Amino acid sequence: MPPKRKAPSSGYGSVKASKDSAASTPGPATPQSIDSDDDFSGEEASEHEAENIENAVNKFSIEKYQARRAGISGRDSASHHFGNNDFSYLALKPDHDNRPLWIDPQKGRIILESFSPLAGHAQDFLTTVAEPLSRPTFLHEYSLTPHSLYAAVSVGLDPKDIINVLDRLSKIPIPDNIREFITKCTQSYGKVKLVLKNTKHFVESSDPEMLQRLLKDEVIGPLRIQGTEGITTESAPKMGGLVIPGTKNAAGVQQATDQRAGDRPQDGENAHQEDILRTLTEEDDDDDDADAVHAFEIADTGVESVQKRCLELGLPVLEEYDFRNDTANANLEIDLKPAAQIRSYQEKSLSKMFGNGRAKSGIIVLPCGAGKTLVGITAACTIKKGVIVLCTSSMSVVQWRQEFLKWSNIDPADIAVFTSDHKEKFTRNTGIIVSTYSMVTQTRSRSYDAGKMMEFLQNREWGLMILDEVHVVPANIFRKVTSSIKTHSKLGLTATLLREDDKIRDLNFLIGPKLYEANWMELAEQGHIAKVQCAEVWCPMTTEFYSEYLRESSRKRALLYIMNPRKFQACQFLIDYHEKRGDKIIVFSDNVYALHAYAQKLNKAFIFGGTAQQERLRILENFQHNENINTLFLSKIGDTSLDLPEATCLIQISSHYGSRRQEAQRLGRILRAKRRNDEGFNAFFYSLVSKDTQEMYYSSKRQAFLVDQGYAFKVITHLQGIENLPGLAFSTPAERRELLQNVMIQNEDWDEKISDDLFHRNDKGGGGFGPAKKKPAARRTAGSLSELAGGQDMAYIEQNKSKNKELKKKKGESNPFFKKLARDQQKRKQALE
DNA sequence: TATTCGGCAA
DNA sequence: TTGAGTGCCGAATA
Repeated sequence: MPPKRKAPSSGYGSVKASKDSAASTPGPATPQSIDSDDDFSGEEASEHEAENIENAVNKFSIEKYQARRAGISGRDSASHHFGNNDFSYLALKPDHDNRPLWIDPQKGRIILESFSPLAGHAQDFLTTVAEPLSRPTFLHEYSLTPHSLYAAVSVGLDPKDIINVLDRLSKIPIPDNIREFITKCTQSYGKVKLVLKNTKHFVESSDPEMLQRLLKDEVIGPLRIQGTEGITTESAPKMGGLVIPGTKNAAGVQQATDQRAGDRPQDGENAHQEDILRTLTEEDDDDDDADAVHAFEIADTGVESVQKRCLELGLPVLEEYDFRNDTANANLEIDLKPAAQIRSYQEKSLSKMFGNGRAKSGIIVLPCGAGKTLVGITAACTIKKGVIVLCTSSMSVVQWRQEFLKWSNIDPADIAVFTSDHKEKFTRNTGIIVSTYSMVTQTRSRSYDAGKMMEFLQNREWGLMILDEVHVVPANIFRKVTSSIKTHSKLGLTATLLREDDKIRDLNFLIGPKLYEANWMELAEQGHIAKVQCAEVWCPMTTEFYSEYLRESSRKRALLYIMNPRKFQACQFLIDYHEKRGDKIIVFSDNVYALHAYAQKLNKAFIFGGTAQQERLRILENFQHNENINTLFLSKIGDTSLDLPEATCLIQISSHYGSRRQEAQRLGRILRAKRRNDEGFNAFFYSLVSKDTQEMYYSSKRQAFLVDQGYAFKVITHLQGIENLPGLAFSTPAERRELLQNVMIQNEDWDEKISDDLFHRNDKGGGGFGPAKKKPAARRTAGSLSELAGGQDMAYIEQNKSKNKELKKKKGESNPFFKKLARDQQKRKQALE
């Protein structure tokens, strides 16, 4: 029996820490308080004044929803739809067959029958007002949360619209408590907006009383600019005329909604469906109803305080940028190239951002390979003001610049790069800067140029800030970024709005609400991303390995299940199989030792952290173009910003515990693949798991996200024909024993305290560290590590002789890997003293 | 002058 | 919970 497949509901405890939430939350499986006493409405807001910000934030916690999700994935994929969710007691509307939704009154969950003719439209609607929990093939599950409703309001929906549409789509009458929940949650959201006009910050609302109340507030009141007594009033902006470039007829939102109407099912419509559709397509029309908006000005320095305070008051502010009326900032000459046609889902996400003719700050979630960059670029082309792009690595900085040049007609002189080795500015009065998070948040000493550059960045005003890979950056970094650089709007981009810790919820108020999240399966169906066959391969442990496994402590256990000979064989077999089919294969291993051992034994190229920059490029290029190099082994380095060539098969031999994000990110590496095969799949994703070990548990956890996205994991317990593979490694007991021995030695040595003389030897640089110290170590280093330096070039001897010579020359000298090892060991040694 | 290395921080 | 990997700075190298 594998370990029980149940994910822990971690992270829930911290929510409980908020007394408010704890009081109103009956149990861990309950979503954010349908029956809660929390009240965000204006009248009661003052009672919340005593709460600190943490408490306020907790109210909008996404955590509980995650805990709940974890609970769901603990069971098999179907039973929960029926077990606790048996709705047969609910009164059905007479025409329920035509309606695609179920509503669970207890939990605020919505279940969508994805086979209904109205499913497409219902899905559009649900992704706007609710959080998708899981979207397997037939039944999609969504959850109404304060956050999702907040996001819905921010794209211009009105509570009564939400209830109306929901009612029309639902098989059962909307339960009263749900109705109430929606009303309560939406009442106060979106009432207050933070708007920049001509470089001045305004707190804006269509409700003058609301503003009066804020002005009386002890924190916000004093932040108002002196001499601007009173509230200014003007007519609300009209949507008309805004054009998002790149859309089919350069259509704006108005037309986007028209198009949606055009999407109607061609046949099988009845009057009833027509009715529902009308409501759906009209939903956006109401948002600019208000004739007038009122505003008062606040100091630039007060922005963050106001945001914080409003959040405490239960009135999260929406940030909007009225860029069309911004005359203070120079216009940037940028347009999409005529060839750049954006796809429907990209257009959809952008229409959420520019829904009311202004630029709303928020996050757009698209899988890798679905064109996140183009969304960012199109947003920049719409706003046409100064843009600052922040990425996680200097590699992607370069890529962003290239993409800008590829898709838009921007003058290369107007787009500059700011990294440690490149500090340019644009020469004209506005432009685009691409940089890294670490570059702009650096607190330690700066180089002179970098300091100058930062001054430049901080002393001007930006129209748009694009935050790439928003999920990997900790909240405090964002805080630094947003407080030091003035920008009118922020667009966060990510593939997976998901972390194992609780940091993700911070993004919702530091950047903005989630504006759009794509459905992976849908994109795959439409051919925008690859269709992937996912499989989990169960490899039994050999008896020798398993008995060691049972004896060892956790760290050594990991190495044992990774180095399991049966797993190795499975890996070998799969590589062989897919190479014969003409696939390009990437093998991921988090463990560097295993990475090296596998690659070495199979004689394949590999890249890890210690691989020199040039070496990496050379290997990648060979992998891409050399048809003799079809398999590449990668360490964790491949997860982030290594610009990987297209691959069609991915094998995972070891991974970082239960990280769902890593799993999703790795899958994303093959989503670009377009080649089709007979079975209808473009790509393959294998996870190799040693049976009856911890790995089983982690693996199921890791898959949770992908399963929710609708991926089906096939379990393979036996690979057909593996016994007959010529040259199968570790097929004799003797070989396996030797492997086990090596692993055990390896393990001991890794943990061992290092004697001083190691470093003296190492300093001489004679072929890596300590070739001749303790006996077990000597055996290991002589056998494997010395070959490590040479292992990389083996594959390329034919390919490029001069390069190879270069390598050979280096071989005897210090290798980054050894240096790193020595450094680490020295650290450990010092720690012990 | 441009590139590479070591150290550091998160 | 640890580790592998990151980017930046300043100094050294050729």
